[in-house]
Formats: sequence, structure tokens, C-alpha cells
Amino acid sequence: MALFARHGFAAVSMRQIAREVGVQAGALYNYTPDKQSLLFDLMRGHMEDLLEARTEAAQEGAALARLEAFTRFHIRFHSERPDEVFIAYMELRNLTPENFAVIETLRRRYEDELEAILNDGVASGDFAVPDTKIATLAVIAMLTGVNTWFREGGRLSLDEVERIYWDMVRKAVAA
Amino acid sequence: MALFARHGFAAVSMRQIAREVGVQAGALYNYTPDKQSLLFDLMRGHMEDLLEARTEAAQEGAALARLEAFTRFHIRFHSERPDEVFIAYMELRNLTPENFAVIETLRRRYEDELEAILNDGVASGDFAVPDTKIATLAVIAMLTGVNTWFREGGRLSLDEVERIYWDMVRKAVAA
DNA sequence: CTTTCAACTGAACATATGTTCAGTTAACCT
DNA sequence: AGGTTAACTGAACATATGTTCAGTTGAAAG
Repeated sequence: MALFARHGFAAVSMRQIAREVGVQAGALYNYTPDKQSLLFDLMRGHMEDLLEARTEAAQEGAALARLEAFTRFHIRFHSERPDEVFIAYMELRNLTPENFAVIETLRRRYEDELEAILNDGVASGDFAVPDTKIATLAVIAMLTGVNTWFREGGRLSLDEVERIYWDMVRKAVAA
Repeated sequence: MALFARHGFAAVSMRQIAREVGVQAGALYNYTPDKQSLLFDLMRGHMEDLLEARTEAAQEGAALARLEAFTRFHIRFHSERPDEVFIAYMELRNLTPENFAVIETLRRRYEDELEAILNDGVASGDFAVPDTKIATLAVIAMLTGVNTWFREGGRLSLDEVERIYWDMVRKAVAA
């Protein structure tokens, strides 16, 4: 995963991966049928981790509280896994069509959780967004962007980052 | 550019590029010293186009109006160049350190334009953001995200998309 | 018609690629 | 001590890679 994140899937050879884990290239084929499956398993694992963690962190209650929980969860979960996130967003084009469809379904399931919150908030009058589907994608893009610059030990703590982004998300969808 | 966007820099061979333009691989070296320069020239060209177009579209006036102009400009410019944008964001790791530094400087110059608007708005009391640097990155990430789903001729026109995003940006930074 | 020359070819170079597989190794079980 | 077996090696396969360069082409210039 570190090699894929650093150099990209296509630029990493099976021999490099093997060297990293201290075996010859042939030995890898005891664990994966081919290089493509290596990438797919990494990405599917990440998406399943995401959905499972989200299920655990989900809560009942008003749309506003649930949106805050989602925002903070998303930032925290993704900032802890920069390599996985990078791969999951950048290497989609290296998946076979069938594998791509699987990942897309998982991603869609995650997006639907945010959209449901936004829909509830609009219905209750707490939120005002012209299009909840687009607002969903906009919020997720904004939050995932944290990964492009956030580094532990930098100017801001993760708590401060969460607070800043939550402030912007809250206002962006507010009625 | 189309090949790099579709398959990724590392996965495209000089022979594929040559076939696409109807020559043999060797002929490409009359135009580029190596494959790396091909990528770098594409990315630098894109960033220079961006800065030039932005200079032309920039306007004087209140922070709110300038922020709206920036938002609409960013969406329009980027949605017209999906391949360039994709490459400029995804292939940074395939640049040599010197080439990377050049692109980073250009990108930073663009970000600074938005940050200046946010700073002015905060100073005048029109905006309230806890951290203009982070708000800059958050807004750009959100706006660039349009490219992941927007397709001409889809459910929404570009005008509608601009309006929806401007609505969210405006509220997100509002005092 | 001859000269000039930029553009291009086609072969070559050394090396890298994903994948397979016969054979070796070494730890465990009886 | 002997047998079993999962894990691994190392070589091989066919093919692909970025780049170089001596030589060909064909059109423009004189």
C-alpha cells in the first residue's frame, strides 16, 4: 500500500513489492492471483473499513447533530489513513470494470448516508440546500481535501481542523 | 494528454503516444527531451493557462462580488478541461523535485488569489472564517470536486451548478 | 535539376515487466 | 526417524520499456 500510494499502481512492480516484504516475486502469488487483485483487495478493504467504522459512529437524533458527527468522523477517519484514501481516489482507473463497479457501490453507500442526513435536515427546515445530491458530493470533496495538506504535528491539531470544517459545513447547508 | 488522463502517466508508453499521433516512437524525441518533460510541459501549460484566464476574469469591487466571480470562474474553467485538471492533480508524484516545485509555485499563486479575497472579506466584516488559509483550500477542494461528476448534457446545466455551489460557498464563509 | 535539411523510420540497446513452475527448504506431526 | 506440506526460491517465458542513432524521405530553395 505504501508503494502504491507513493509511486502509483502502474509504476510499482511485483519485484519491488516482494523486496519490501523480504521475499522473491514468485512468492507473492501464494497470496494473490495477480497484481490487479492486490489493488482491488486494498481498496475494497478500505471501503469496508470505512462503512463499518461509520456504522459504529452513527447516532440518532436531529439532523444538525448527525451532520456534525458525520463531518468529524469523516475528517478523523480519512486523516488517519492517508495512503488508503489516496489509493482509493487515484487508482480507480486501474481497476477492471467489474472491480470498479464493486468499489463504486461501496462508495455510493457511504455517500447515501450523508445524503440521508441532508434530506432529513431539509425536511425539518434546519437545512436549505438546492440539491442534496450535489451538496453531498460538495461536502465530501471539501472534507476529503483535508488530506492534501493536514499533517500531524503541524500548525493545527485535528480537533481544531474538525472545528473549522464543521463551522464551514454547518453554515454552507444552514437554512 | 488524453492518454495520460485515461491510463495514468506511468501506464502510457512512448509507443502508444506515437501511435496516437501517427509517428514512430523515435520521432517524439524531436519534440521532447524525454517522457518526463512531456508531462511537465502539459502541467505547466495548464497552470499558466489557469493564471492567465484568472487575471483576465478578475475584477475590482467588494469581497462578496469578487468571491462570486472566483467561484464561477473556477467551476467554468475547470469543467472545460477535465483531462488537464485530472493530470494536474494526480500526476504530481511523477514529477522530478525541481519540476514539482515549479508547479507547486504556480498552484500556490492561484490559491493566494482566493485567500486575498477571503482576507479582504474578513477585514471588512463581510466574511467570518476562523482560518483563511484553510478556508481557501476547503473552497477550492469543494469546487474542483465538480469535475468528478459533472458532465455536459446531464441533469444540470453549468449555470445551475455554478449557482448551487456559489450558494454553498457564500454561506460557508458568511459572517 | 540539384542541394539542403527538418522530419521521420526502423532497428537496436540494455533492462524491466507480470506470471509460471519445477525444485528446495524447514518446520511440524506421528 | 521418517513423512508431510506450506512457503519460498530462482530461473525461465514472452513481451514491453525509454531512449539513441545511422540512414531514408520528400518537400522547399536556389
